[in-house]
Amino acid sequence: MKQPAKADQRHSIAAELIAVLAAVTSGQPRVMTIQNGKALPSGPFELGHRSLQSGLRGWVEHQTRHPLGYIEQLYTFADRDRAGDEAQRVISISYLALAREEQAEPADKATWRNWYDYFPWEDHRDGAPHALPDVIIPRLHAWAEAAGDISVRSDRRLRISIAFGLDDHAWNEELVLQRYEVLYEAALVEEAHRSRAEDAKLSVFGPAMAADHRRILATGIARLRAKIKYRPVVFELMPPVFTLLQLQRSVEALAGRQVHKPNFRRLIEQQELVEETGAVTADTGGRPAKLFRFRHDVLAERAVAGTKLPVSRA
Amino acid sequence: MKQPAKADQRHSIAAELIAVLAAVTSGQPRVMTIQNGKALPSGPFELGHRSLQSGLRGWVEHQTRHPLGYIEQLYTFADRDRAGDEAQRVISISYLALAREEQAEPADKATWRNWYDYFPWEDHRDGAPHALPDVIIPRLHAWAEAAGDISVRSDRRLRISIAFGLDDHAWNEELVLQRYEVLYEAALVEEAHRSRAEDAKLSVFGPAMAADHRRILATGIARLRAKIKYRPVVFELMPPVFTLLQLQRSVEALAGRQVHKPNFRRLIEQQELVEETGAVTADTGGRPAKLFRFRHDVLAERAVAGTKLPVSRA
DNA sequence: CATATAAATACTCATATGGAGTATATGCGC
DNA sequence: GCGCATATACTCCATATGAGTATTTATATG
Repeated sequence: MKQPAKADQRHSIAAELIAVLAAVTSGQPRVMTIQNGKALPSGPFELGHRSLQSGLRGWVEHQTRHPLGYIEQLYTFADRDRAGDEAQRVISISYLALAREEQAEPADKATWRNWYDYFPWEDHRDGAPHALPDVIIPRLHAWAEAAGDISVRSDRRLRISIAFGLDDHAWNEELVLQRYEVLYEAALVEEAHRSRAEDAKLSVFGPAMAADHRRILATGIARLRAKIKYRPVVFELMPPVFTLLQLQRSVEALAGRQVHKPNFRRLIEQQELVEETGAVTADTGGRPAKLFRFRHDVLAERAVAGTKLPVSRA
Repeated sequence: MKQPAKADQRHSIAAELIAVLAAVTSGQPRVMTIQNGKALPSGPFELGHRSLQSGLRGWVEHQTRHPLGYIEQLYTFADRDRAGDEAQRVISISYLALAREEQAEPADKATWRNWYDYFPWEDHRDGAPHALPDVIIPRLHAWAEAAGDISVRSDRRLRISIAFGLDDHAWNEELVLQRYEVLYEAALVEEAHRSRAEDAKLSVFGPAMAADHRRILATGIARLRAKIKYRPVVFELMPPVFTLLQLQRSVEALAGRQVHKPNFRRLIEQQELVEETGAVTADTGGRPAKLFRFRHDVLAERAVAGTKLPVSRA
């Protein structure tokens, strides 16, 4: 290993760090953006950085003035068509970061956005959006049937069925990336610049982002939706104390679907992840709710050994 | 994003591709190594490569003369202490690759190794190895108690308990990396060169590998052990036709623990992942077993929608 | 002050799932 | 013919999970 490569093979590779920084405020999932919502925070990895993570921290905190909490790696890629300059290869290393949204003024154009602005078809908390059966699915089917080859047609049909939960397939909230990719291939999102102007302008497909940032965001959402089910990561997004309903609303915001309240509480309590503070809050209207905090000692253990949050699959 | 960085900040970054190439033969899990078992196949990412994956394919197939099947990314890192040369930063991108072991002669020093050679404490197929209670755990506890600070001590004790399934914790075969990291911190593996010669020479801690290759191998094993439970990836390691017991033995080889035969068969069959070929084999001794093959049509679907293999957790 | 309302909290119930044990069938070698 | 090793089939039970319903406790409002 580590063949000593010639310097001229190596020296013009650059590395870029990109963050999907997520938070939840007042029951809505947010993502930190710059450039007026058109891009995710990012910056080059430089020689001065201690590690990839610290480099990411530096860039994001500089661009957004918002501290990062939990960080995990998403994916690294270096597809040739990403680089405008052919002599220069760019390796992009993307991360998922979680934070408690703060009131502090973000820097220049950095703003929190509801992530369903970019993926309107992903929010099923009040049932499937009408745009799915009315617009999205019909256009996808039109794309599938437009294929000349029969096997391509049936392949497209199957992918649509799985990704969007048609026929005998259930809606799977984790398939965020697969859905985006189908829409991209069908040239229904603006980033696929083969898309027809009429399609891409439709608000049901959401606004485009720079380069492949929306794809990276989809990857981050998918990862987070998968992870909340078996790792106690919601905690990173919650304030120090909270009610069980607030916790449930956060999970629902991330998962994009409702959960059964009694079952949710049962699971939370039997896992002993939280403890009562003794205080209650009346801010919610209705019967005042007990306030809870996370049991950080258990967190250390569950962070590695696993936990369960109910996001129903039927 | 994409701040135009000065060229002098970017140009001396190199990227290295590393593979954990796994296979299963005659009921044993293998990993492809080079340099006489001291290193994983790897090589620099170059301008000529179409993508990271194709660069990896090129290097590994050149070094080992073995084709790669399934590939997935593991992790990307760029810790400063990895680079010997301070002026040059190396980004390492590691992958997990799966293949059917072939009889073809591997190139020069490329050889398949049983991966439990490197992690003797990970093979629990015939119960926990004696070295665990006899040698490893006592030394870990000695390390824990050697800490001056009381909170460090209890922190170490807890980590040992979780990672190695002591006290009321169950053995969790997925914690391969956590176990290696504890052993590393306790300076019981040779890679932690603070280790005392007597410790590192003990065969119970396995042979060292170059740089952090053994850590990367641990990451790959952990990922594979986690993944076989919910994605149909064992298939990538099996020959075209096989008996259910052979399939079970493969899963057990990877997971490092035995599974309940009747339950295993029940799950395999009700998932409709395999179909009978009609043929039987008498090679196994005892009653001849039916031969099966995978249903590739279902694979496409389950690859994304999920599947279940029973690797007990108690 | 009664009443509607919103939320918290507490049960019940049917079914799915997963772990474990046991029994029977079939071919081979001696 | 008999033991042996494996394949194959079935039963049993504890727990997890999804879904439904009822009750309590506060605030807001007329």
